[in-house]
Amino acid sequence: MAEEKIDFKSIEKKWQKAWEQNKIFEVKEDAKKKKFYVLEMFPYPSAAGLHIGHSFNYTIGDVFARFKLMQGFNVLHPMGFDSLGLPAENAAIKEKMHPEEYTDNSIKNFIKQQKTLGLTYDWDRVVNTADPEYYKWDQWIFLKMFERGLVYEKEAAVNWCPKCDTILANEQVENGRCWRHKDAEVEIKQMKQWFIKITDYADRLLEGHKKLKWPEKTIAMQKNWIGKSFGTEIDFIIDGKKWPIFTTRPDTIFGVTFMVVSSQHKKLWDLVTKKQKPEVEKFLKKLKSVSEKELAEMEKEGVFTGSYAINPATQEKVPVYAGNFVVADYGSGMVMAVPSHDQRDLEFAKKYKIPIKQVIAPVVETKEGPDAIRENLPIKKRKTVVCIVKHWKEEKYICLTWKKQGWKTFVVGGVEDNEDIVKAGIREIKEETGYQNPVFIKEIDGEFHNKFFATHKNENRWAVIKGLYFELKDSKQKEISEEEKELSELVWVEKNKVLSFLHDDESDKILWKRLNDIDEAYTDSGLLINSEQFNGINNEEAKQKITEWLMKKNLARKTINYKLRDWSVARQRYWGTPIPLIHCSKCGVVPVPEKDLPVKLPREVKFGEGNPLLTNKKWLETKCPKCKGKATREANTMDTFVNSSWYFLRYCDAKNNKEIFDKSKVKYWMPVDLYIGGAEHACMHLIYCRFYTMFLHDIGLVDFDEPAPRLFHQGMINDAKGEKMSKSKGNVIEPLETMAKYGVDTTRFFIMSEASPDKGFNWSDTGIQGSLRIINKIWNTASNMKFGKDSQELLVKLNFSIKNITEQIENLDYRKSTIELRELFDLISKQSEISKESFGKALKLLSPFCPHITEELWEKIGMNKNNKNFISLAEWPKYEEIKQKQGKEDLNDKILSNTLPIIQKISESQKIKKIYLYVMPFEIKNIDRKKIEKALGYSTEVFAVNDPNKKDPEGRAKKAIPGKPGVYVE
RNA sequence: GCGAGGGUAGCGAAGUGGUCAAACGCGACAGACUCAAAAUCUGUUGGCCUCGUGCCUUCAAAGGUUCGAAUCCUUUCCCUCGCACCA
Repeated sequence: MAEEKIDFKSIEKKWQKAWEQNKIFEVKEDAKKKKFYVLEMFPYPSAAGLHIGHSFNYTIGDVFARFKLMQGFNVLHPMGFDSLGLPAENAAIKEKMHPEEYTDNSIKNFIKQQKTLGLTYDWDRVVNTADPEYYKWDQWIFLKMFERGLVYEKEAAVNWCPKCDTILANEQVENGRCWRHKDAEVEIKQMKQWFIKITDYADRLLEGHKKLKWPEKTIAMQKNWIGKSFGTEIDFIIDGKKWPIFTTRPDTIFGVTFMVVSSQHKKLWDLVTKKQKPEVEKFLKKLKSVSEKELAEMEKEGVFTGSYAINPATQEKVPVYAGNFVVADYGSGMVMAVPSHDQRDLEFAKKYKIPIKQVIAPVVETKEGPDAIRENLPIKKRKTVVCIVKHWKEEKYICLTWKKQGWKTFVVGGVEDNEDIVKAGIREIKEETGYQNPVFIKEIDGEFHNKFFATHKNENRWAVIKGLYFELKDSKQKEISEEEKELSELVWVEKNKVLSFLHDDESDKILWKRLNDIDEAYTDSGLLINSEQFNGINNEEAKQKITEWLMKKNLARKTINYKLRDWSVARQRYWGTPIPLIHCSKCGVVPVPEKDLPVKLPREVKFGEGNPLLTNKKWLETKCPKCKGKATREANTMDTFVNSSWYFLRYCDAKNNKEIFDKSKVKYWMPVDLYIGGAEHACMHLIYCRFYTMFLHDIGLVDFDEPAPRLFHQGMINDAKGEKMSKSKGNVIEPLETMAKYGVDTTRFFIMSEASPDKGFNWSDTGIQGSLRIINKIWNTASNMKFGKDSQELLVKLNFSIKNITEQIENLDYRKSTIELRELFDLISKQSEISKESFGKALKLLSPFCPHITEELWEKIGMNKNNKNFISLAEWPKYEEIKQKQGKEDLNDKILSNTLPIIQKISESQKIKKIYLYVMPFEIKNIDRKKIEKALGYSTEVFAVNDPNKKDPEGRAKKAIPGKPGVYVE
């Protein structure tokens, strides 16, 4: 066989040029054709050029776009550049260039590199956010929001990144650090700032999730970020003034023993008494010196303000503390603290020796087994003691194993009416253990309930448990009664094994933890105690009832709170969209009139002296659009996420210089049918762009409110050792180098075959050589193939491959497609001849993955002459529904050839000839009784092994087990 | 702590009740070609042997359901990713 080396480079160039010249990827709206919009998140262009993540991202989209193109869709597959933003500005400063030049150069370089990848982009629609023709519309949308009251300015604690030299949105702070500078700790600054009221859309952002075919994780992250919680706002009176307090646990109101106000609360000083002022000041000073990061890791701390709040439920006075763990702008910035049922409150209470009051008693209800509560029987309440008994010398405790029930508990028993619980405890210890000298040490805090069916007494029991702690004085022990012996067995358990011994007895476990000072607030459900008229009610029910009770007294309201904050959009930097507002000393804040848009960035500014825009006086000074008097421009620019919040709409009509876009064009192309990008944007871009779309829907510009119903996250590509690629580690794989060495198609095939695209993978040099192997094989097969007839085997395989690959690409299961392609071409390589048609189909299946070499081979086998019939535009093969035997031996043949085990054979001299076939249930449908009867001359009966629907004559099926079908001949 | 996803042969990774000792790739081994190597091709790659439509042991661990479990249930262990003082 002749072998030919593939000249990837010239093949790539040849076809990329042909595609471009014939404009086969440039699209227009066409009402007759179904559209498909494939979009990859656009890059921010850096001088470094493409990295492997880009090529992974783009290839995933490109395979899909090519697939849809071949399926006859009108495919929109655009590309653009998110070129405004801090990184570009910083990089430009570093290179001593103007950001504009830096960006232009980067974009040129990017496009050049992207073009070598053979992607199906419509280069006629490129969007560049740094182009005033683009950001003009950022400003336009901003003004629309401003008109509708969605933009406002307020003094607030904002996140300041010292490395970015600007403030950040909440979304851009990760763990107290800047999302771009993992080494920069974000500072909290009080500043007057511009916000967009994204919180108005919180509910719709949540609601919209139902329409999205997005990774569940991403939706979960967004839900978590928006953080909707239902609760009650309860008015506490402090100093005669009403303070509304948000809580999700109104059921615990009787357990409130103190209040904590955020140390950053605006009205903090209203609460601080003269006497406490120095203390509070000291505390705040201490907090000031720590960054947000440290704050997050700090212990809960606080200081008494001197004020007391009146609990509206009990009229009790409780102290108000200022604390570092309360968020100022969530709820009302103050919390009611219930130390017995909230972990943070408990820690705080312990630290400052504040009383702890239990208001919810855990209830353990047996729901399964013989001890489960019987619904139809009444329930009998009974006081019960649980006694923890310590060894007279060692660190060991008495536990019991209940013989019938399998329970593992401490000593437990009922308390008679009017009986003292300590006496009852001592009695039970003596009865159940025989030890004669238990010494009562103390009662354990808390009340617990157990509900179960007492089989020995035949009644439902409701045990109200008190815990007592005893120590044995000595080892004196009497024989216990036979009756007790049968019930339970005594076990001495070492201190550190008690918890695991008790495995599923919640109340005993809690008692044990309390005894050993393991601080754990009880946050689960239970019954109310110490709560006056609400005692005995289940706490979930009590949430409702207590809220209603307080509402009647006009002391509470049902409310909803969100974690989502308004979007802080202003940046004190140059390279962003200027905020189109003007400050006039007479008229206040005045929007720039629409006709004056865009407000262009001035070219002449000085960098490195705070906000560069403030250095261009000529630009700053302007006239007030209202009174024509002297005024100044707003010098803040917009967050770069503004630019990317609607770019996908601009692609639909990228060159429109009259309006933001032609509505009808957007109507045709949108929404994005498949959006591909990294998961790191889950709570940033992917929330903002949904919000923007909803807003544009509300002002009547678009008729949908979700921009991208289907989203896909590509995974990370790491180096061969599984480590993140980074320049400093020197383990970066340059996609362009790899493509130059192995060919674009080989690289595409490799990165699509290495793992499921959403999982990412570790780079492997031997892996890409493997891909080269199969590409070479395909090439050589094509070069040497004799065209003629197809074998049956090949037709079957090809048909299945069409079915599988079509489904797999649709599901972005590219890895499986590459496997299917390997199998298919492997089989083709073994054929002595094949029809041109079949080979062409196989090439088409390969084409989305390896567009260049398939185009070349397509031409080679004479399917494309003079670039009239590109494979890229050829029709995707169709699966033909045909009956398949799949080459496996028919079960019927097996029976006839007697290869099934014969279970039992009865003399054939008997008159009735009948065979019983025992087969696996799933095989029943494959049995052809007539065929068998005809061939053997027996009548037949078919049984599935252990088929519950058929009576087995003599239980013979059992003999057919294990697992094999059998034939029974009678 | 909470949320999501995982643990399968030397490695990567399919497989969610029966045709599973488990696709596919990488690696390894053997053979062919070659003076030799690379490339390529062919075969083997859980263990055992009487080499078979054979037996045994496997899909994190332990139990369970089932005629039958990598797949379903329970418990435990481990890993990865996200969120993390939201009252």
